[in-house]
Amino acid sequence: MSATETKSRSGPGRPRCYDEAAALDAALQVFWSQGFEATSIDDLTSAMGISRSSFYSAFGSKEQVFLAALKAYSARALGALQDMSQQPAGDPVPAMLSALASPDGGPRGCLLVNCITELAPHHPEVAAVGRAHLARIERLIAEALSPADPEAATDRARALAALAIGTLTLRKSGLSAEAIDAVLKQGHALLVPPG
Amino acid sequence: MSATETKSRSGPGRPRCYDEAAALDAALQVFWSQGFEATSIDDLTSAMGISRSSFYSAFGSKEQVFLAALKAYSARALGALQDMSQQPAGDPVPAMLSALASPDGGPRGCLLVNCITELAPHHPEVAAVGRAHLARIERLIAEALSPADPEAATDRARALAALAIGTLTLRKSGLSAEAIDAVLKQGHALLVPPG
DNA sequence: CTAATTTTGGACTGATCGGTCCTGAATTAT
DNA sequence: ATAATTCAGGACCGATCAGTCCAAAATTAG
Repeated sequence: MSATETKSRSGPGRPRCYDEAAALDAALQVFWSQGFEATSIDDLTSAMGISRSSFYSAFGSKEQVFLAALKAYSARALGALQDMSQQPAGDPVPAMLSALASPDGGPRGCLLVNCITELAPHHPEVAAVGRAHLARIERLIAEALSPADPEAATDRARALAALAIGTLTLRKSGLSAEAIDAVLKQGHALLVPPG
Repeated sequence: MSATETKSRSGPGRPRCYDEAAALDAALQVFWSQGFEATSIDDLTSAMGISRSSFYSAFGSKEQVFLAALKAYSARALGALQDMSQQPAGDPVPAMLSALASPDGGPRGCLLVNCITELAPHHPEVAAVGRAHLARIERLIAEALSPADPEAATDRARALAALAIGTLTLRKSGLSAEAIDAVLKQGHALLVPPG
C-alpha cells in the first residue's frame, strides 16, 4: 500500500478530517523551500495542518512522505512537459526548456534537481527517482527534436536538458530572469543536427 | 581577522598541535560529501582531528568554518581554471568545461554548486560567494572564447557554463562519465559565434 | 442506546544538535 | 624553578530532533 492511497474504509470509526492529497502537496512545498535535511516534522505537520500522530499514521515517516512528495512532483512535472511536447503549435522545445529552467518554483528551482543534488549520492531511491525523471525528460526532448528517430537526438536532447538544468544554479545565485532567457536562447544552436 | 589566519603569536603559550589549513581542508571534504545541514560538529571535529574546543577557538562556528571552506574551495577552483585558460596549447575551453563537469569530486559534484542549490535562497553570503564564483567562471570562459572582446561572448560563455553545471546533476543521477563527455561535446556548437 | 473502531492532540522518549565552560596539560618568558 | 599564557579533552547546557504512545473525542454499526 503506497502512502498516497488511503486504506479502504468500510467499518465504523472516525473519518479523516483532512485531505490527504492536499496535505501531501503542503509537505511538498515545504521540502521544496527548505530541502530534506533542513525540514523538521514540526515544519511539516504545521504546514500540512495535521497533528503528529495523524502524520505518522498516514505517511509513515519523514522519509516516506518525502519520497511520496517527490514522486508526485515528478509525475506532475513530467505530465506538464508531455502536454507541451504535444502542442501542435510551433516548436515545443523552447517552451519545454523554459519550463525546465523556471518550474514555477521561482528561486526554489526544481524540487527534483534540488533533491538529486542534496541526496542522490547517499540515497539510492532518490537517485532512482531522479534518474527516471531525467531520462523521461531527455526522451521527451529527443522526440520533439526528431520525431522520426528520437534515438539519434539523444545527445543533443541531453545537452539541452543539461543547459536548462544548469540555468537553475545561475538563477539561484542571483542571475536575472532575462539573463536566463538569453542563455536558453543560446541553446538554439543545438536545436538542429550539426552540419 | 579571518578564520584562515592565525592570530599573531609572540608571548608564551602552548603552540597549536595541528595544521589549520589541513584542518580546514578536512572540513571542506566533509561538507563536500554531506552538505551543510547533514554535517554535525562531531563529523567535522573527528575528520579534522581536533577537539571541540579547538574547533570553536580556531574557527568560531559551524557556519564560519563552512564559509571559510567554501571560499578556499572557490579560490582553488578558480585558480585551476585560470591556469587552464592560459595554457598556450590548443583550445582551453573544452578542458575548462571538462574540469567544471567533473571537479575531481566524483559523484560529489562541485561543492559550490551543491551549496548554492542547498543554501543560496536562504543564505545571502553563500549566494554572494556563489555569484562571484560563477561570474568569474563566465568571465574566464568568455575571455577564452573571444580574447579581443570578451563582453561579446558573455551569453555564449554563460550557456557553456550552464551546460557544464547541468551535467553535474546528470552525473549525480547516475549518468556515466562517457555520456557526460558526449554531452559536453555538444557544446562545441556554442564555441563559435552564430552565423 | 451501546459497542466497536478510528482519528485526534499532545505528552513523552532517548538521541543528537550547536555551542559553552572548566580543568589540566603543554609550552614559553623570565 | 616559577609565572604567565595558550591549548586540548570532554563534561555539560538548553534546544531540537525523529518517532512513540495513550487517553479522549468522533463517528458508525447494530
